[in-house]
Amino acid sequence: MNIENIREFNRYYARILGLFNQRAYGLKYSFSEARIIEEIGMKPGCHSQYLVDYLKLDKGYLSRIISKLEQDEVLYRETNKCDSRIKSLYLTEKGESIFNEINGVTNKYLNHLLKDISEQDSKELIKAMTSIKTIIGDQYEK
Amino acid sequence: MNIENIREFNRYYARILGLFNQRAYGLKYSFSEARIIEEIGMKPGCHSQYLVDYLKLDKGYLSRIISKLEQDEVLYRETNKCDSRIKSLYLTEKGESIFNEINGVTNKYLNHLLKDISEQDSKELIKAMTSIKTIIGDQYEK
DNA sequence: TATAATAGTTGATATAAGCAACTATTAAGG
DNA sequence: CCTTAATAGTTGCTTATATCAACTATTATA
Repeated sequence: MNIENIREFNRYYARILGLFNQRAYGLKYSFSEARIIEEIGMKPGCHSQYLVDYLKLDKGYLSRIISKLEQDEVLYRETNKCDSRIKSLYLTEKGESIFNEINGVTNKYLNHLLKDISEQDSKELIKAMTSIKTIIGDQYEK
Repeated sequence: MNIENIREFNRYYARILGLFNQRAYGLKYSFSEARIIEEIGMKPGCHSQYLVDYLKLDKGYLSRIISKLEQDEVLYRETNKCDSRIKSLYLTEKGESIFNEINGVTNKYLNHLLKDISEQDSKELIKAMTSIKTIIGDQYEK
């Protein structure tokens, strides 16, 4: 197993994602904010605790971001009926449109990045990505 | 071309790299500092401008980090003989050992991450990574 | 030689993040 | 039940990280 190859890939892909995020989130919201919006957009009704675990954010920090996004009317909270400690998170209409905007910018950049890639290669690319996901899987959770 | 697959991979791999960095750099130095140390370790004699371009850091911010690392005796600077504006960057012995330490921690985590992967799969993994690098290439520079 | 461009530094400031103490609520053990 | 422990989230305080713009020194260009 050649670890060095993997590390090189990590450095390489870290740069791609870095550039990616730089452009994708050249919007009104920071990287963490955008990740939160995306995550709630994809998992409506999720809880803060989930975001803390999944995005590895400090719960205090997250709490503040969520308050800010609530004030901005990007999202709203609904207190759980069975357990009033828990609040479910949802995007507002405005939040949805920001979510779409983020998706739009991201897709646009991806299209730009991949515009010269042949049909053949793009199939190969997705195959490779799927392969990595399958092999590494979810072990990294631990 | 299914952009959504790629975006999913990006989210997936962003998490892996995030966790990765979190652990890898649970050392004395921050993520940016570690990236700088790594980069100088791999490209001894490189210039600040290169790091600014390559790592997309603010030149003022970078300047401060470099000063700090110089004070810590992690690196040293050599003024270019032909153009005294330019300073070449090198790791000191201490810097080298930190570089090795970063590599060590990173490798250790990678080994942990991949410990249950078969010989077959690890070959597949590296093939997939190589494939991605080849297909996407260096276009993202632009 | 005057002017523009480049490399890097510095000061001031904003943003992001982390820690620990706190409230409110729910779960669990005797 | 009732006390104690655990959980979800909030808040105050502090530090780390990053950005911007003005600045010096040096080199390239017209």
